[in-house]
Amino acid sequence: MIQRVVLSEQVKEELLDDIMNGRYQPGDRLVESQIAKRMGISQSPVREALRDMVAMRFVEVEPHKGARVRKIDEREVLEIYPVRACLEELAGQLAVERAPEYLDQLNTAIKRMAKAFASRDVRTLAYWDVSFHRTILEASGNQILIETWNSLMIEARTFVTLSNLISRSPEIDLAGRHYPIVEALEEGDPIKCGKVMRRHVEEFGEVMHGIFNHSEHSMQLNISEKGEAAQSRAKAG
Amino acid sequence: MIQRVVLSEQVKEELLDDIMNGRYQPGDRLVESQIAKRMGISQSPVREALRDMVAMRFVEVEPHKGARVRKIDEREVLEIYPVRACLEELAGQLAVERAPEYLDQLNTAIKRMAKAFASRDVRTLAYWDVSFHRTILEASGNQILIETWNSLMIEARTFVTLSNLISRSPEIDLAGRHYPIVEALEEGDPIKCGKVMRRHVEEFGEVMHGIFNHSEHSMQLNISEKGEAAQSRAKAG
DNA sequence: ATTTAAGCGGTTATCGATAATCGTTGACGT
DNA sequence: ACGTCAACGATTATCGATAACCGCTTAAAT
Repeated sequence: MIQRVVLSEQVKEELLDDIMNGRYQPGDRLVESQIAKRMGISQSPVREALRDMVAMRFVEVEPHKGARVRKIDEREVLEIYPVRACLEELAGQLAVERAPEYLDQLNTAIKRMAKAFASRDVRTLAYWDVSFHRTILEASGNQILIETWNSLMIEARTFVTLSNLISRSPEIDLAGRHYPIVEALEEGDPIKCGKVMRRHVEEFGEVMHGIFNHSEHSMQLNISEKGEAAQSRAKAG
Repeated sequence: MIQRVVLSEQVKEELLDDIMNGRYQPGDRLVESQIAKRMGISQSPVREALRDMVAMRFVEVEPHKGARVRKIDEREVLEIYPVRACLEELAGQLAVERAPEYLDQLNTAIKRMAKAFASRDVRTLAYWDVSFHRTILEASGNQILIETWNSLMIEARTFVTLSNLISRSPEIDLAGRHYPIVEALEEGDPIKCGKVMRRHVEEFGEVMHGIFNHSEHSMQLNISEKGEAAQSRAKAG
C-alpha cells in the first residue's frame, strides 16, 4: 500500500466522502475496527481520523462508546445564520480595502454557481457558494476571523441547506443574489458593504426559516461525487 | 495506575497546566515519546492529547515533524477583538431575554474579579473575566454562537492579555468595567445591550493596541496554579 | 415477579514494538 | 572552501495484540 500522505488523512478524506454522499447517515455508528478492516489498515489512523472529524463537527464521540455521524438538526441550521451574519458583516467591512484583488475570483464563483444551478448539481453549487463567501473572508485579512468562520464548517452545512432550499424553491436565483455584494465591494464603502453582506446572509436564514415552518424536512438530492467540488476539495485536503 | 477518566484526558489536563504555567514555552517541542515516558504511559494517549490540543489551538503539529506549543503573537491578540466584538454584541442582544436567571452569576463573577485583582492573582482574575463573558454567551441560548465563541479559546488568550494589561496599567478597574453590561441586561433593551457589550470588548482591544504600540512585549507574571481558577477548571474538564 | 449479579459479545483505550521519515553530521569529491 | 550524499540518531506514524469497558442477556436470589 503506497501512501503519498499520512494514512489518517486519507482515511479522513474517504470517510468525509462517505458522509457527504450519504453512505453513512447521521446517527450511524463509525466503528474503528470495522473501518480499519474494510480499508486494510490498523485501528490507529482510523481513530485519529475520527478525532479530527470531531473537531470538524462531522462526528461526535462518547468515551468508551465510540463515534457516530453527527446529525445536523433544524435548530442548528437556523442558529447558524445570526452568527454568520455578524461574522460576514465584519468580513465585508474589512474586505473593502483589498477587494480589487479578489473581484475576478468572486465573479468567477458567481458564474460557476449559475452553471451548477442550471445543471442541478447541488454539490458543485454549494462548493462555489461557499467559495464566494470564503473569498471575502480571506479578503478581510483577519486570520482569526477566517479561522472562526472556518470552524463553522459552512461547507457541510451549506450542502444540506441548499439541498433543502432547491427542492422547495427550484426557481430561486441563488447566483444572482451575490452580485450586490460585489457591487458594494466595488463601491468601496465599508459600512455599506458590511450591511449588504449581513443582509445577504440573513435573507438565507429567513428563507430557511420559512422552509422549516412550512413542511417537514427530508434531505438528499442529486448527490454525486463527480463534479468540480470533489476535485477541488481533494486538492485542498 | 488507577484511572477515573481516559488517560488522554488526563494527559491533556497536565500538558495544559504545563503550558499555562510556562513550563513549556511557546515554540517548545512536545515530543510524544518523552512525554509518555515521563508520565509512565504509552505513546498513544499522549498523541491523542496533543491532537486534541491542536483543535484547541494550544499546539501546532506538522506531519512527521511533531508538535510544538503554539505562540500567540501580537497580531493574533489584536485581531481577536473585532471578532469578539461582533460575536458578543450578538450574544448581548440575545441574552436580554433570559438575563434575569443569570444576573446573580454575573454579579458574582464581577466580585471575584475585584478580589482576584486586589491580590494580584492574574490567573484567577482571567478565570472570572472569562466566566463573566461565557455566562452571557450561555444566556444567549444560541448553541452555535456559544461553540463559535468557545473556539476562540478566550481562556488562554485572556490570561496572556491580562498579564500584559496589568503589568502596564496596574490601576485599571477591570471588574468595574463590567457593571454597565449588567445594567444594560437589567434594562432589557437588546440593541442597547448589544452595543454595550461591543463597546466593552472594543475598549479592551484598544487598550491592548496601545500597549503594543508603546512598548515591546514580555509576558509572564505571578503565575500560580493555587487559585480558584485551577480548581474550577479541573472540575469543568 | 423484581432485583441483583455474573457472563458474554462487541468495541474502545492502551500498550509495546516496528516501519517510515526527518534533520544533521561528516566523509567525499570537486 | 563548498555542495552532494550516505549513514545515523531521534521522532513520528502505524501496526498487531491485549486490557478495560459498555450494554445486554440470562441466571440466581429475594
